[in-house]
Amino acid sequence: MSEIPKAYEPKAVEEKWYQFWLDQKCFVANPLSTRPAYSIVIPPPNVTGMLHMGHVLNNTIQDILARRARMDGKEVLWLPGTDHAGIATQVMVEKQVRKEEKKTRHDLGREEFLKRVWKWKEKHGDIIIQQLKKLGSSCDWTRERFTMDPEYSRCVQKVFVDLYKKGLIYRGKRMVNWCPATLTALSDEEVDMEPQKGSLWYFKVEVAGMPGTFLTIATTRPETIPGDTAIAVHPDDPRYAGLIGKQVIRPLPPELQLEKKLIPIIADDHIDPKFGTGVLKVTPAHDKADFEIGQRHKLVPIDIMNANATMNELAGEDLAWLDRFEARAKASEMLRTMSALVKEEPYENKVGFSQRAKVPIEPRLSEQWFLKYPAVDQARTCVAQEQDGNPPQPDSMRFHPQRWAKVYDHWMTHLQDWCISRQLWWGHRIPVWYRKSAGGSPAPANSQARPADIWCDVNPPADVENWEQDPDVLDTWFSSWLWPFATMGWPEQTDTLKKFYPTTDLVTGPDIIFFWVARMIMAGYEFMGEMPFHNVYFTGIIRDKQGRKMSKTLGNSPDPLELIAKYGADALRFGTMRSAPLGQDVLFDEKDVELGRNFCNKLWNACRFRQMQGGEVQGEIRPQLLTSDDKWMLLKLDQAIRDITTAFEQYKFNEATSTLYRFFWSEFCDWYVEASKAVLSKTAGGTSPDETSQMQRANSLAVSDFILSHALRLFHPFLPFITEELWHGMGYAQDMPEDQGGRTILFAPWPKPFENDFKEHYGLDDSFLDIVNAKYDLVTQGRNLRRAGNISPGKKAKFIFKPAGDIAPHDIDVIKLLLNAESLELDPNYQPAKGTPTVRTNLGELCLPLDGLVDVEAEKARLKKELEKIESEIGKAEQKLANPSFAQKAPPHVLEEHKKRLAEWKAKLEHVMQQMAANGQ
RNA sequence: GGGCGCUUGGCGCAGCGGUUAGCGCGUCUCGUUUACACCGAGUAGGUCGGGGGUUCGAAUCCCUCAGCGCCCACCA
Repeated sequence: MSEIPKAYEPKAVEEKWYQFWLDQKCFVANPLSTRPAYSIVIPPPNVTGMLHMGHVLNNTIQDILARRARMDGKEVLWLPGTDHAGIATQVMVEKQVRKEEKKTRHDLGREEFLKRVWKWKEKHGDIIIQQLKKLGSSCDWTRERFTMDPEYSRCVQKVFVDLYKKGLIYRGKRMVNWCPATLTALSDEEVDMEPQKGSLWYFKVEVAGMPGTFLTIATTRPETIPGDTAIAVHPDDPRYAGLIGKQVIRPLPPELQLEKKLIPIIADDHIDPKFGTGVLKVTPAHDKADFEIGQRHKLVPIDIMNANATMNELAGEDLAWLDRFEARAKASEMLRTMSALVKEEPYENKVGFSQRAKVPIEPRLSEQWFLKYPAVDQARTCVAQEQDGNPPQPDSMRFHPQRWAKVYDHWMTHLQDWCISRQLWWGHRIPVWYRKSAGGSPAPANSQARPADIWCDVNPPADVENWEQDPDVLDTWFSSWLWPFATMGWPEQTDTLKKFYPTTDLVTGPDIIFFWVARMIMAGYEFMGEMPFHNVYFTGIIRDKQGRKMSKTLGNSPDPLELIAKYGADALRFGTMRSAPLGQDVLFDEKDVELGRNFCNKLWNACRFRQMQGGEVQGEIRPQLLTSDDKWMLLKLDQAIRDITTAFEQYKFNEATSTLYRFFWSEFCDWYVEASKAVLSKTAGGTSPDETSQMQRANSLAVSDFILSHALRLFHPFLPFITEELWHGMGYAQDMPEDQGGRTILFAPWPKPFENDFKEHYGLDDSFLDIVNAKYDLVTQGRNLRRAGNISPGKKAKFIFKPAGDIAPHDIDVIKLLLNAESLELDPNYQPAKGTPTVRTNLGELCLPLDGLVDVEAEKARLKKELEKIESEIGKAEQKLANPSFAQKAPPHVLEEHKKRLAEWKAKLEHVMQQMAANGQ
């Protein structure tokens, strides 16, 4: 690194190294490698999506895991790809077609429309991939997959056929969640319940044959009255006991003949007598619960709505063709007009909304394909085993944080069959054909069809001209749930599968635990006979400063690419990780990214400082020349390595970043680098240095190089770009063995905690922590004295030091330097003048004589305050030690610490008392 | 109706049985000293949501209350 700029400039560095890594094929996984495997499959982003903060969090974590594993000697596969995202993509393209050509997809026709979608995909599909690269993601891009790739589609079909033949997939006319906007069925998971303000209408119906006898019914949906096929009460409800079996006259539609309006009064346990009047109108075609009641009582549903949620002619001439909400108002009006309306009260209930289209879904009776989930027991128990502190089983899956296991388990025990067909065009076509009827017209594609008239296979029937393929496509998740193995070449037994399946970690958001994670686990067991991953890390959800979800409409979602341009990718990664505790939502604040940038700059400049000291990389450290600060620093590095290793084991990345931050900034830069200047200054500027000083200088630089080369490696998973730049710039790459990446830091060995031999060789015993801590205590307090004496930090000051014991010359030099002292006179017998600020530490007393400037009153006040604090602490400590139970039950080391602390406070007390006496206080 | 999470200095968070409760931002005061003003030195600011309990010892464990937020659930 010849001339280092003063500030780190990320842009060029990021582009340069990312290209370098790609050129060197650093991210390419070799399935034939003998190294232990480490693998992750990416949660495939929507192919037409744009990178948002959620992706940043998610993929940064995956990248950290992958990079750390690589350095740890693993053969790493991080498998990337994208998802075709059925509804989302189709809606997007439909919108575009409507805007640009004023046409609907039906105007274009299926084939032509799909061409447009593919075109859209070609144009926009690469954007998110490029954005992931900007983040630094070390995916094996040679293996990029798309859920609509031909091979992948083949897997999806094979799985469908397989499950069909096992009898787990069936077709049936059922109640489904129907989206009237996108005109397709949805799974339960695609529906969000949201509170809606509306009304509860009470209306009365007359009992047939009993003029003047009325029943009052409460409903939120009067427009569905024409679809009512019964009135239900609870069997034990005494109010209506005598009426069960009789009929009532349904008020709507009014134009029907009387006998067509008669519907029975039935009894069913589902009815809650306490709700409303205890009488329920049963609309089997438009309510899930009513449908089931209908089934139990063999009621024939009356479907009074069209697919787009307008009413049809069965709703009667007044309501037909009205939108459901208009019809609701109209129906209540009609009831009022015919004096059937008893009352209307405001009411709030929860209504299911289509997650994509944001409109209320309509429960609708329709012919759909359903899946009975496979391998449920295995999928459930492999995670459940980990609950409640049970010891980890070798063949079990861990959720991080664990609480999600409970959520998972609850869902797994209440599984409903999965509606997998969608009335869309963009997606995997259902591999089912129906035999055309004799006339060649479309077959009656319903569940009553004879088996011989249904062909389910990966390949179309031989006489395909006599068959018609099912028009529907599969739910997007029906392809994503195969992701971990379908991306690895399944159903062939590929080398990749053998080496990398099951994958090691999955990193994803808890919002898709049911959509994706649970289903992948079941698919893994069903088709691979094994779990798809060993660990699942659930990230938090990124929110804005006020805790709101990121959303386009709120405009509170920052563009990660802008942040990268402004602060650098490393800064974005570091800032995000530092503020994202395991499993907790993250309130995003740009300040965090700024912090990341500042940190990168600090790292940059610390290296720059080392570089300015000149000389080659110093490999050899001579134990006999190590100063107390050197040893302290090495011990701190060891501790940092240990802490980070633990943090990684627990997936606590925010702890890892905080540890690194503190280690590098506070311990290395603020203390060690500053202290090392005491050594370096002796030999700076060509001042006829003696040989010893030169050796000490070299040794100090060797320690710096040692620390920096370790620090860069520890930082690399978090800050890939800047660490690679510095790794090469500092020359540390040269010391490493040549590898596939041309000495890139990617494959530099991950630092390990020091061995005991190492510690002994360099004399690293923990007593140096105490020595240096005491020294720094002295410096800190000394800096405080400046304040007491009103001497600014830049001004040189004369200190006098009364050492408590032996002290190394080096330590004196450091103290002097860090105090910015003009002189530091050692005088064991010094008697400070009245009012001279002094402090006491374990190393001795430090005085700041202020000739002529002594402010006795100020010093008296300072001492008084000090005394109060000390006395309070001593009081607390003594009370504690005086407690016999404490002495008896507390562990010895705790006891020792308390005693030690008390002794220290007492020594301080004595010192303060002396000072006060000297001041005549 | 069930389940889960959160509540610690002005703000955002760590800490989850044992040092004088930490960190970042912000505040205030100084400051161009051998890297860094994207910086340095220092300062103020907290009885850890309320109450009760367990313990020699609780921010940390238990109970309870309150507030906020999520998820699940066929009360029309």
